[in-house]
Amino acid sequence: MRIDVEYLEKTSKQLYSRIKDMEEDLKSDKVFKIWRRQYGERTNLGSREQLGKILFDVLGHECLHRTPTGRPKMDATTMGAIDEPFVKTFVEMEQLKKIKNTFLSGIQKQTCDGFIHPSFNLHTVQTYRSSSDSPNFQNFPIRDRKAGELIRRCFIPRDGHRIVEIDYTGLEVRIAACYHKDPTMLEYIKDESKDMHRDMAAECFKCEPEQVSKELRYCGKNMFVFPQFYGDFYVNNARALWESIDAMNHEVDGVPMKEHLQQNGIHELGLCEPQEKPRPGTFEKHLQQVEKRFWNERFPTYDKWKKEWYRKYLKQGGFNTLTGFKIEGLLGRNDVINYPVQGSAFHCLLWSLIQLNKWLVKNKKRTKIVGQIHDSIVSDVHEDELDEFLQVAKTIMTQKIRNKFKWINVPLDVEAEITPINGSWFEKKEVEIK
DNA sequence: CACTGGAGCCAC
DNA sequence: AAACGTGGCTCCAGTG
Repeated sequence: MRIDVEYLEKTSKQLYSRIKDMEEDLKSDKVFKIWRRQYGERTNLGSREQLGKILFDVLGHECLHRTPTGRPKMDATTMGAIDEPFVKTFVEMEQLKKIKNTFLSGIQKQTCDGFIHPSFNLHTVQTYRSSSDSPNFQNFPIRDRKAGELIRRCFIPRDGHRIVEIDYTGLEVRIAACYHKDPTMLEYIKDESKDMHRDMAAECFKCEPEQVSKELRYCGKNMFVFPQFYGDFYVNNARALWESIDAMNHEVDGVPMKEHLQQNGIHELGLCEPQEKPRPGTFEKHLQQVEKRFWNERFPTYDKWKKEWYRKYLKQGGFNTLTGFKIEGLLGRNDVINYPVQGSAFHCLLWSLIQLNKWLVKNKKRTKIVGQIHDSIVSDVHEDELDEFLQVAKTIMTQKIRNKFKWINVPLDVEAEITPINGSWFEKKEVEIK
């Protein structure tokens, strides 16, 4: 993939001086003086462990969270709760360092004559998914808009081209359905007016589906539905959803969420200790019931499949994926449920990518596929070939694949995003494929 | 100096 | 009974 080398160098320098400035600010802070007195020559502004000692042992802040090995937890969320300007700047500086040292310099090191050539491994991942390295093409920031911009501006198409990204929508959920064939899930997938995440958000927050805002849906999806699919349980769901209420200022028809829940008999989060039985009137108790209904009433066939699939694994010591690969060895319960879905979902993407590439080569197109991110294909597309490329890709990914893999019993769908001609990856915008 | 585990953080 | 799946990369701290 082509790299904007000039932009990369310029941005790297800018970040360097921003980080230097922040370092100077920190060094003139009284907290640093104490740090310095404590550690002398060994003082290291990049050491969270040292900072933890200063905050908790010297300055008397209370350490509320620890890592599994018993050290003070010093991640961004935990530090965010510490009321100390020094810590705030420290966290911001660490974020900038991540962007510069991991992503920008990673790209820089691997750039050769203006292009990166990441490796895409097909033989290293337990689940038969892929991985990528040197640089890792599959984890460039996008959720944090600022970080996403700084980094994705590095990626540009060749002259007269656009970057085109085509994603499968909800691929893993659909492939899971090919395994368990739960009728309610099949309906959710087939009927576009239905929306599982909206419905579950409504249950979690005790409101009507029509009252579910974009933010509530997001939380229902990422703090209940997906964690449940991966094998999480209600205590963690309750904690995450409860935290989101204040963090995101949730409301139902203009009523603050906590007030809304009060009106519906929920007065507190609850202890959230797995040993203890959840008490009535707590959010935790409510989520326990939501979980129970989710598996027993809404998706009982899915639930049965999980139990049966795991039982079979225990008996046979392994299983085959729908794409014909064998998975064996010592696996946990969640692994047994998740591996076949992840692997087969990726194989759908991989098969499509291979067919699309064959078509490009056979027809001597100037367009090239430049990367892949588990359920999406990234290409460098010549302007004259754009429309045809989008249509061929969509046909392969949603139609032809179903002739190849007869076990796919659900419709597949794709979404496409394109950049302006000569525009960077950051500038991608969604387009219709007619 | 090489190596390793822990911790953290980015993506799907 | 158990309790979030898959990766890669960087930095720190400790070891030999």
